[in-house]
Amino acid sequence: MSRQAPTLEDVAREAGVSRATVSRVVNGVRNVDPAIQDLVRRAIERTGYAPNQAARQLVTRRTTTVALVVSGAGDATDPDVSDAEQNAFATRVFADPFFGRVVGGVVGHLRPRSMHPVLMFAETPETRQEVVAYLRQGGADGALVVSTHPDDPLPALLAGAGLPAVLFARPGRPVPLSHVDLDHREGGRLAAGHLLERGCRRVATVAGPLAVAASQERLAGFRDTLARHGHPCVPVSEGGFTVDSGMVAMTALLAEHPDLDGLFTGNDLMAQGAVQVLRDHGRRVPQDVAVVGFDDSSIAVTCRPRLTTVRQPVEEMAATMARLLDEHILGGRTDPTSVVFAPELVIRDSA
Amino acid sequence: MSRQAPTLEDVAREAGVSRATVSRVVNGVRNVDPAIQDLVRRAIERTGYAPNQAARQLVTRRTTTVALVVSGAGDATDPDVSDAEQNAFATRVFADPFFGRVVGGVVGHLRPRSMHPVLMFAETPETRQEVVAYLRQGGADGALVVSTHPDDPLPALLAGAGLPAVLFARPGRPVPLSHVDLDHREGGRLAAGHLLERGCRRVATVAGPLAVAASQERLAGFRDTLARHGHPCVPVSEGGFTVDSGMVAMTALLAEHPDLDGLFTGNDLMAQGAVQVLRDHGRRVPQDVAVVGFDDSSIAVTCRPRLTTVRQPVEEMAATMARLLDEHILGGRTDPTSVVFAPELVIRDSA
DNA sequence: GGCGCGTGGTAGAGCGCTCTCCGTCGCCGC
DNA sequence: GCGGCGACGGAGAGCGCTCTACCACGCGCC
Repeated sequence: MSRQAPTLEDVAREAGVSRATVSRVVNGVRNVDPAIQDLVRRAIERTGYAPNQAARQLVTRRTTTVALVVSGAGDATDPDVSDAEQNAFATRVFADPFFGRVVGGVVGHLRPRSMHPVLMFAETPETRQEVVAYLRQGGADGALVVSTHPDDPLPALLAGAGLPAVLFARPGRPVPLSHVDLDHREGGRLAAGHLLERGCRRVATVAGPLAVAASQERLAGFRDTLARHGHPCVPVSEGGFTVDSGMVAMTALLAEHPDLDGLFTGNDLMAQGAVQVLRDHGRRVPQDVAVVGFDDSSIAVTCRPRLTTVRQPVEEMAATMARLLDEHILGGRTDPTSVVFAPELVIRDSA
Repeated sequence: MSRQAPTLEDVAREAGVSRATVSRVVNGVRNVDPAIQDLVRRAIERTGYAPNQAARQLVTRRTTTVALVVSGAGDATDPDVSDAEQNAFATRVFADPFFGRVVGGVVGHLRPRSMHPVLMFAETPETRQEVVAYLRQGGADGALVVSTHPDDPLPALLAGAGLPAVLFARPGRPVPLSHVDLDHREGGRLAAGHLLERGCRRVATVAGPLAVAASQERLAGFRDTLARHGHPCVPVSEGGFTVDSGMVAMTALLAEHPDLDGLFTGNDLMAQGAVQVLRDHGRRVPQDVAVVGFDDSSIAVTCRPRLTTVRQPVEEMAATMARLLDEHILGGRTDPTSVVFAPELVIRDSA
């Protein structure tokens, strides 16, 4: 910007009215004579005026942004690791298409309201403090938090500071914040039901990290239905939601139960890993082993065979999360709510 | 926030000094008596003071954010499509691990400077205007732009408005903005060299969208080296940087050249698709057909066989992009610069 | 014809911070 | 012992906006 940006004052002078009148026109409110209205509008056009956000924020005490924070539970204070680590954390997080969907859903809600997400990553005590500080300083009106770990201390920090925040998934320890979630247990049931219906009799599962509530729920639902149909014991191997971990877990599972004919995995990434291992061991999917994933992420349709999976409506959930935050910020809603979504079985080629 | 947030004034009163002194301490500058310094610091502690960003921005004319915008070239003004479309755009964009790496690199530079990226998507004229407006209003100090299309009009818009911006990749039409880029041609050469060295004699390529300069360069480099070694003609099939498009392109290629023994793809995603098609047609990789991808994205190591690929140091490039923007904002650098990175061949199992 | 009232506009007080002066004080040199 | 200088702290003027008064009309009414 070469010359000084035009201010409300300049426009007012140009239009021959007062600052307040211009402000009214800009904010599209109340009784302003139509003739004056477009007199002003023309002046705005001519001067190329753009309202200064900082000034507006200062008086309205509202920004046009919310923080979208992905947080882990790290407590390493090692300053050496931190930078490269943090950097890698962001990269790693977005390696799962899941987060892209969250962003998509959030933006879907925010954009029509002319709001924008500020991306933040918090996996060390310092970065967590940064998030809190940022909000307290009025950098954003509230936070949308996606935790990658059940022991994430951030939600409690936020709640303690009285900052508006909404979580994706129920927090590990109860915290007075709204959140959206999926009925994971039902998802597990759906997977089990489908495998059983297909005629699988020796099923196993590569579960997500069991410390994560969602993983446990999925597993519980899976076991639940299986038990109900005469399969009290289910081999379980724990993975870490990544392709690699899925491979490791599958390898272990296969070593102990070479005859399995049905598999449920905690997410699609691990399903992909499992399928690879299965193939490497000469098993055909779905003929020899049927595989059901979880999430219905983009890779479910791009990998081969295309994954039968339990769909999680992530975009919709994320949009709802943004909506809840909005309601909190606008003051309409004061006490924590939770919205739980229903999973859906998507049948493709792997089972 | 229940009660009114404490202001500089409150802290000053608490500490028994003037507002200015507190400000100095907060901003950690100049000659303030150490005794007074921690008198103030204690008062800050006691009151729980957090500086108001809006007020600070108003006077310094600097925010603590930059816009990170992913932009397409859409010109559809159809209001119906727009919302869901835009939403999907975001999701789609992040389905490629590439963008996650960009985010990681950007955050890596920004965070140590206590700055944050505001995520924006622009693929319609309106959303592009929103980006420009946002910056003109002082919502962010500058923009980091990643275009998905060579005809993206955003860079020109930004440059025209005199807004600080740095691009990832050279723009389709010349625009007076700094950018970072890769020596794509050299990347293509690297791939060709490796395939040749392996003994491949009938090589083909699944190129990225040829409208994209990077794709053309990669192809040119690839052809270049091949021609130099007695292979003047190379079968080319054009893809769209997605797994699916890679499959389609590979299928076409295979139909016309069933005897090919070497393949270079425009990115790793397409390589993955190609490998699947190759396998479906009974070709072993790398024994029957050697495949070289591009990017070295996270999927290169998670798929099977692990991909031999041309590495693009995306994180580093993104960090540099952020650094250049910083320099422009701070005023140190006024004329457009470009920083070009060198690709690197990463040999794994697919070739 | 004066009163009240609704309409459409202006004036001006901040919002919380930074930063440029400017005043004060202690200390050194001649 | 006095002038001057450096180190430090305070006063106060904005930054550009919103929003609450408040005022000037013209109208219908009794």
